[in-house]
Amino acid sequence: MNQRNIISFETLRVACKNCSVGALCLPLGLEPEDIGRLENIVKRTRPLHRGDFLFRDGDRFRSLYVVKTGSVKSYAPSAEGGERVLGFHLPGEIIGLDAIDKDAHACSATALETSALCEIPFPRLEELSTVIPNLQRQMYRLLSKEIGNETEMLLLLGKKSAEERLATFVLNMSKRLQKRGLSPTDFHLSMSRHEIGNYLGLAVETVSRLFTRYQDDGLMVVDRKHIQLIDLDGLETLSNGSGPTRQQQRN
Amino acid sequence: MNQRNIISFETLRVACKNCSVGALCLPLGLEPEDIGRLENIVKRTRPLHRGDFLFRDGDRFRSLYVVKTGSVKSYAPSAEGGERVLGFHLPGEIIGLDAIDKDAHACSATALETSALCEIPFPRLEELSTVIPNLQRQMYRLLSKEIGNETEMLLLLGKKSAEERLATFVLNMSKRLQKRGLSPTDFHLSMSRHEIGNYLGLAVETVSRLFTRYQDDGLMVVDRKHIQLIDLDGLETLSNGSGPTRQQQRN
DNA sequence: ACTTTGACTTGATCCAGATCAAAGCTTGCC
DNA sequence: GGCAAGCTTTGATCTGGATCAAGTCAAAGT
Repeated sequence: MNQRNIISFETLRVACKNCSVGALCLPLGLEPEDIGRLENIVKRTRPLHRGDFLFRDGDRFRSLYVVKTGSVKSYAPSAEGGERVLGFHLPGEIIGLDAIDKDAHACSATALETSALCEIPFPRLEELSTVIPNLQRQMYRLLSKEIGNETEMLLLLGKKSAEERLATFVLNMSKRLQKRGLSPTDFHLSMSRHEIGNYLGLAVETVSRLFTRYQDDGLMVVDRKHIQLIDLDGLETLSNGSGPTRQQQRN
Repeated sequence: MNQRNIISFETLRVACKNCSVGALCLPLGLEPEDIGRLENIVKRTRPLHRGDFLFRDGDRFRSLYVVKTGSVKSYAPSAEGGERVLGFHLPGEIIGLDAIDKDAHACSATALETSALCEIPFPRLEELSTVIPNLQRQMYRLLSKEIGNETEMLLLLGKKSAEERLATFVLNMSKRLQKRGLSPTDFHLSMSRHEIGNYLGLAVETVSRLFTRYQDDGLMVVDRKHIQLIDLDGLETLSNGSGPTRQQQRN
């Protein structure tokens, strides 16, 4: 009885510790005691539904957000109503790091499907990280990793062909899902072809044609948003531009 | 006499405080006393000459570097000997932030001209930033700003035309030089056309043709690596893609 | 069952910018 | 000075992927 009370108390209070994505998130590398301190400043947001905004371009920066379940897309609205997709965020990934410097969001973020998120008020996180060195270290790592990810994207947009881009994208999804304990070869894409194309700097039609081609070549089976990867090695080869079609850009 | 001694002592010990780029660099927002503590861990490297390496792809990550004078290019060497230019670094800019996460450099950095740099051993900086909250804050800002810069580049590579890219690049240089107290309209590019093209995802020939066109259109005067901007507004318009030639990408 | 709506696919055509080719310029070195 | 090696420019051609233009298909309402 006493035992049960303790358990239910723990279940209520301890969230990060039991969170399925904790190992990918902020708590990584923290002592249990420090995770407790972190939990005290983390808030749960009410679930977002498809299309709901997490924040908008120009909003004052207050908090970082972590996807708990579902997925989020961030994008820069352009003057003429167009948009430019900057990223897709899966469970465990942190959103808003780019806003720290300017104290305002430079992009918008909306849910791609029903999603749950954690909100971490940044001033409190900053404070906490001055007294928990491991948290500071983790923050540096996360910020640095984000830079690394963007550098990867620069590589992709700067010199990869359409074929390489989409293969890279699909593999990247596969790897990120795997880290979250999901199947790396059988998954659902929560974003539209249009959004994928926009993200990769390609036209929708090109994305569509490539999915068809990959399927014809036996690399994957595509059924609308459901993807089954058949030949991971083949995709890897494609994504590195060593395919037979590949011609080296002189640059 | 006593006075002179103090002065020369100060001159030796105090470096950041008198540094011409201090206001753009790590000391920004620190108390004089804390700047002193920062100076204690900063080392000066021997000057690098054109082509010298600051670090190479794969090197263990030990330090961040700040350009003091000159300029540095960072790039990702690709398997087949090609390279992909990731950035050009001017005085006051910090190099190596992307390596914190993996504890290894994922790109190489070489001097574009004779350059002086400051080396900041990261473990010591990390330590120091746990006891100087303002330093921690400045680190978060710098990392975040770097993310913002890369996002800008994603925008550029993902949806801008060649014309817009080069105009954006030239204006970006202009603004960065201005922040350093140099002329925003009359400057020297330390990198080759090839490197500019590679950085912007364009062929050398395209870069060359565009410079010629800009000059013909009276936007700037180009003499080899020496650039004089004539019509900043015109360039700004071009860089935003509102030019008459511009057609909206549907994405 | 029938329309509407929006996302996706497929085919035909077009074009910005890459690639190929060939000079001009600079710079450095013997 | 003169020659070689790189840069840079300029012209001609080619092509990957964008655009334009019809469909096709699935889910949701009527």
